[in-house]
Amino acid sequence: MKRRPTITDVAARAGVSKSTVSLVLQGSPQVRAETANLVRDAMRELGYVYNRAAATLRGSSVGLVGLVINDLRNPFFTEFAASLQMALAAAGYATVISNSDENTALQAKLMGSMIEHGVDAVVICPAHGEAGATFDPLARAGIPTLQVLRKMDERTDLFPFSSFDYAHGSAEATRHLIGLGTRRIAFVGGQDERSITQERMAGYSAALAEAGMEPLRLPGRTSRAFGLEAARRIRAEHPDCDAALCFNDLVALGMLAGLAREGVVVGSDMRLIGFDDIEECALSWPQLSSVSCDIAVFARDTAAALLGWLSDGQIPPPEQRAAVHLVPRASSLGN
Amino acid sequence: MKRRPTITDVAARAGVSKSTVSLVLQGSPQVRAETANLVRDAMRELGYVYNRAAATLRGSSVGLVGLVINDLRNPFFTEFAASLQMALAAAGYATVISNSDENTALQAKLMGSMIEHGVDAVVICPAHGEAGATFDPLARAGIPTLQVLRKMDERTDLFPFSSFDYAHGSAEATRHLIGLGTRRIAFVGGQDERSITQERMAGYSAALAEAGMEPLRLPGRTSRAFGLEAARRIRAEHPDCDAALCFNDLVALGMLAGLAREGVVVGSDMRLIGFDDIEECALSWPQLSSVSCDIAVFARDTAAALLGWLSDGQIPPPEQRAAVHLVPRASSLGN
DNA sequence: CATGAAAATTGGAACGATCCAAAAGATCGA
DNA sequence: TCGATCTTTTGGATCGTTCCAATTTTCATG
Repeated sequence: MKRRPTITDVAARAGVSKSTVSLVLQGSPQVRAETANLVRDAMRELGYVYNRAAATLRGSSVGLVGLVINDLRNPFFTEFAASLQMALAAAGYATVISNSDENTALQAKLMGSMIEHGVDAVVICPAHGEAGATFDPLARAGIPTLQVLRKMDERTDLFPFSSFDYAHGSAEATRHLIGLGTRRIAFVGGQDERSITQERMAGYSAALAEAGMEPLRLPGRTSRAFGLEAARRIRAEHPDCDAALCFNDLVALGMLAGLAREGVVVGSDMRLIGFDDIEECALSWPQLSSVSCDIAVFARDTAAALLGWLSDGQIPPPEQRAAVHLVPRASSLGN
Repeated sequence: MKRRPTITDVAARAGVSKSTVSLVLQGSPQVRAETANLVRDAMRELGYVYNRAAATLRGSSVGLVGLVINDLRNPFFTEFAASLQMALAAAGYATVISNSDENTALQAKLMGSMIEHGVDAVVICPAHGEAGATFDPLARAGIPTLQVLRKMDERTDLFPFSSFDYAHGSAEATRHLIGLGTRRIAFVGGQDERSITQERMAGYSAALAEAGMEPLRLPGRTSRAFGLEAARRIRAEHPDCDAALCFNDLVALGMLAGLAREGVVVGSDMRLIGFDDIEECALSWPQLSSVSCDIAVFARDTAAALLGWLSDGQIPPPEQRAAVHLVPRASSLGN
């Protein structure tokens, strides 16, 4: 196996200097088109592969963006990751996707590895818990970092935060349920100490208060399995409950399955609304009402903000909220 | 913002030479423990960050593994990606995850970017179609590459292939349905020209032939949406069909929802089996029978094979098959 | 044809680690 | 105390690019 060709080899072959080759590589307009073609031909003939490590060492960027997600198995995040990766790839950046699995120690380790690799920027939906070990090294290295969907570090001048306007969404959903004549609305799933839960609860509580209704809370994980379990518990412990707003679609879909097991007709006996509006909502039976957060658009906006930061030094505002809206379907409206 | 400290700075601070610092960095046993601690203290005090680009340039490995998946939105692949990433992270490798979205041109571009970044190895579940543009550069660069779950390049001496023993799994599932007294079993979803479909079809066809039964084929996409559609079509066009083996769980879950819409009782009127046994199978209503492919274990085995290749030059066998087994649940057994 | 300005090209010093060969120190038996 | 041997430490060349300053080429104009 022979050595990979370098720009020096290309230069020799094309009969120019390596500086010229470098210029061509960067698409500089100051090299004559004719010469540039000569160089490009030489590259093709030699099977030249650009060596980013060398370029990086000399001082240019790595072309790598780190993405750290707290739960990559959640389709909502998967969609975010996939869309973000596509948008960044279009701008020539590769994406290192990592799953912290809600483990702050692992998250800090992953972040260390990313910084070593010299990522140009980081997008992080942080694990819940101690965040210093993750964010301090980023601050020290001065790496542009965006917190998305969850805020764990308050230095939003360093780490701008962007998310959805969850409080409005949950208020809208709750009012929708109240308008349908429900009497007792539960909020199911999500841990109370987490910021997303708090935001979603806030809108729910506010809407209930407007109507003079009492909240009913079933905290828990944010998985399908918990939804299944919650369906059983809510029937056993709160027989008067006739509607549920779920932390997310996974919980709602779990409840949907659980309520079917219990013989409950979703849409009339019990009205159900999820959060996120993942693709499956329109495909379930009955179809699941959900507060739609257009994650693909959000991902593209995130990519745009990041690219603006990287290319023009345009620091995004400390906090941004994307609009959400309720998509009513059979699970709340009935058939 | 001041310059990041380098090993030279660390060396100065610790009062040793930069060679010694480098040795410490690599955990060499030939540096005295006392000296090593001195160096480590200096690193801590200066907030030293290892510069992989420089190391890579000089000739060592990048510590990066590329993962290219044809459909990252499929939970089966997500689980694979997440598990693989965890296993590789434990061995000190970062993972660049990319989604080719079943687009060979994009896939080739992503691969080019990965090679530029100097990935030490690649794991790829290739998009269907022209594969040369993806694999040739890998062969040229001599990068250890594993094809998983799908084979698009026949040079298995260069690109070993590992997957599940799908044919056995679908035969077992089909025999199970036959044993339950079904008369007409459809195979739903998957494109006939793809290798995975062919393998899964092979076991199904063989088992049907044993029983002297006729196949019934509904090819199509491998999504929940197609399953939903397929349920409608199968009822309308093949009223005698009383069982379906689906290409994967997503199709089966889509059918489950679609059949529920049609008022069909799954488990008695129609028996249903999926493929992959994703988590949701045990959480759906009715619970979905499925051919279990333990993807987390498969991911760990893949990581182990790759690490063996990277560290000991141990090239994996050209083709490997992991065992699968049917997990019968209510959707085929009834209640 | 000479001239100056603009355009295109080039040489060579960085960048920050690794790793070899060689130097310096430590340890030990005689 | 003196080599011999083994353990630690060290200079310095090297990897493949970028980028600055300097040089050469091109070209329009007087």
